[in-house]
Amino acid sequence: MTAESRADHRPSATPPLTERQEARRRRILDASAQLAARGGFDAVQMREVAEAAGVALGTLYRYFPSKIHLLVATMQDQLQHMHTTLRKRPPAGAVPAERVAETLMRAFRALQREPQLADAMVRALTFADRSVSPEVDTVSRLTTAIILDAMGAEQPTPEQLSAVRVIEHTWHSALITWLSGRASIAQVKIDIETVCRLIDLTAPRRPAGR
Amino acid sequence: MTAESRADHRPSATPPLTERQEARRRRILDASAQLAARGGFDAVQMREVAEAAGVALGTLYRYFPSKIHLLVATMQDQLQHMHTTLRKRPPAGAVPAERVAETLMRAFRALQREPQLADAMVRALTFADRSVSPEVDTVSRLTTAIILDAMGAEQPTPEQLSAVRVIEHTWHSALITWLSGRASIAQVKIDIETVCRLIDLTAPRRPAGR
DNA sequence: ATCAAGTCTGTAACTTGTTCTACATTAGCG
DNA sequence: CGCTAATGTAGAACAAGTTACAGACTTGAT
Repeated sequence: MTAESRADHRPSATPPLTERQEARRRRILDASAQLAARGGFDAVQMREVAEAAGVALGTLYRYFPSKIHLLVATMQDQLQHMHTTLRKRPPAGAVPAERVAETLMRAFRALQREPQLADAMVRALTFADRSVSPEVDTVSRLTTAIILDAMGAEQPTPEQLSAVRVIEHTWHSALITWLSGRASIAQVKIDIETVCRLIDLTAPRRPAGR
Repeated sequence: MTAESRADHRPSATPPLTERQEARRRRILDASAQLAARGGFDAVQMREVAEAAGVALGTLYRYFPSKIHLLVATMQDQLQHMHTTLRKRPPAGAVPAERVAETLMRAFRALQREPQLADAMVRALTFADRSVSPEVDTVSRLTTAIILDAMGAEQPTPEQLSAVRVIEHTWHSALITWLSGRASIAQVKIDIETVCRLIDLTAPRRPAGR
């Protein structure tokens, strides 16, 4: 299988870390996720993360130059998980639009299990300013890869890529409205299904319903 | 009928303000917009807003219980402007989808003139947590009203309302990617046009088929 | 094994959002 | 008019993100 064509997600120009450094990084990310899962964005306090990870505050800041960087990296980490999980059990729908909607709903259910963690990650993602662009972009590319996987589009047209971008927009924004209690789970579902109709609209050839 | 009528954008249970209070509120909102226009989200510092508005810090917090509340209120204010401006020169497109896209692009161009102000308002909007839900909801209703106006849909179907919600999602999220420098103006335009195609899909009378 | 350069640690300081307190002013009402 | 509660003012105090720094520890090359 060509299962690793788009699978290289790590930032490219990172000098290799020693084993202990890799371990520190992991402890930090785990501590971050754990604190986030408990109390959301506000509960991820840099001093607490440092202490929980057994690392000095200055070190934490050397690894992640801001709280936002840390949480975006945490999201990267979680997305990685999700992506491999999804690859193991691909969506079953007959039509691309269905498969994408199913995939996103599966991801959504995963987030519902840890709503506080979702809160921390999504808020960080949308609050990120230019200094975090590369990292946010990595998250975005991961999300795109997941959606394209679900579509089964090897060679997406520019039109399809636009549709995917719009789907991502909707996905993020719908999550936010859900997290802030302004939309129900049912409404998020409807929004996702609605936007996925765009995929039919942009299929390379005629939609050819079956 | 209660004070909560469809076009009433002000929070309902607000005791009437005296003239001096109305003036203070206005000075605060103006100061906020001015500081935001200069340096974006970070430049809106509560002490500075208070000083610029000629008001004590405690008073500022009595009027707006947090920086996020303040910036969301600022957005409400600006949207109000935009709405009345748009009503004066309605979009000219022949088809609802075109008119909505035109309207959003007009709003987008307005934001481009004050990108820093846009940054402050949009970041506040998406960062807002549950405590700001009512205010964010007001902004959302205003946006919905603007889009429905452009569609010319007096009696929108539930399907159309879903489409409008998805358009709003795309609008907010596309703005964020633009503000953080991850998408070009051209790309935002494409995304808006792409999502507006959903309106055709959900028009009450459909084209042939299915 | 040794040395230089780079990393970590612990801790204090600084910034800005937010809260608190003590006092002054204002608004509404008898 | 004169009182009382609400509102406003000035400024200190507190919280959490971020930065700074001196000293200890790895690490990698010689």
